[in-house]
Amino acid sequence: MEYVIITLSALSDPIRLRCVALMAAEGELCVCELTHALRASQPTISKHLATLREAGLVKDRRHAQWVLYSIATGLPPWVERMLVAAVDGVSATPVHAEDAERLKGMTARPPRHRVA
Amino acid sequence: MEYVIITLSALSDPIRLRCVALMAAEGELCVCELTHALRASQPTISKHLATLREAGLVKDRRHAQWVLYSIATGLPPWVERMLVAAVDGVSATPVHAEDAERLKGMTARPPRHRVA
DNA sequence: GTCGCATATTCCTGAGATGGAATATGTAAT
DNA sequence: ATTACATATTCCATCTCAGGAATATGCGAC
Repeated sequence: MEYVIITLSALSDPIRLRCVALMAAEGELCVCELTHALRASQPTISKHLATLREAGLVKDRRHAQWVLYSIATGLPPWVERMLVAAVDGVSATPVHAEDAERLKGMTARPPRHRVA
Repeated sequence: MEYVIITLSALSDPIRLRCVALMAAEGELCVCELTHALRASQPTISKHLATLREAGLVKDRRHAQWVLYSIATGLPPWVERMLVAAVDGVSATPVHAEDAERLKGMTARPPRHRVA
């Protein structure tokens, strides 16, 4: 039961949900990209990503000075379905479109090795 | 966006989620049944049901002195999928089994007209 | 080593949510 | 009208969570 609540709570925040939606759309993203796309402060993004990581919804890997976050794999089926449903809900909103737009327009995005 | 957060937040509480899971399993339930099944106070259940109603996740109808709550119909597809996924997550937990057990063992459950 | 950039963490404060107790409202029966 | 039961609401104390500022840590370039 607690695990279900933790999962739901992790998704019940605008910043976290917008991050998840962007990752679902774009794959791996680093903190500075999310900071830029959402127009939020770096500590705010970092803390919210930590919450998502502790909930098991995202994973991270270091690449040079960056930390790339992406949606976790191997989630329980019901978590997977819940996450996709939430992303579907967000993807239709103007806020998400603006986030994606700002991300696209971002210069100096970190290099990426397509490792996995 | 706000609507998505409201939906998620409404489901991110143990009491509310347990109520939703019971309704999903049993259909219409009145406040006193939920109070009994969850072993929570009447005002607590009532307030949480109000939250679910305001989020549009449940509907209510009066029947004599009781108010019967059930899961709303005609929800947006992604809300429907999210709700089902959350219920799936909860249904597997011991807490839900105990709630259902207490509900089954409850005497003097209100009469029900199968109206809709 | 030092500098610069990216990220994480701590501390603090303020806003919002939750539960309990008491109270109000609504319905049915007599 | 009064009683009894079911439900809703208000008030209040508590507690958690989110953001800002400052600081710490990690990594690469030099």
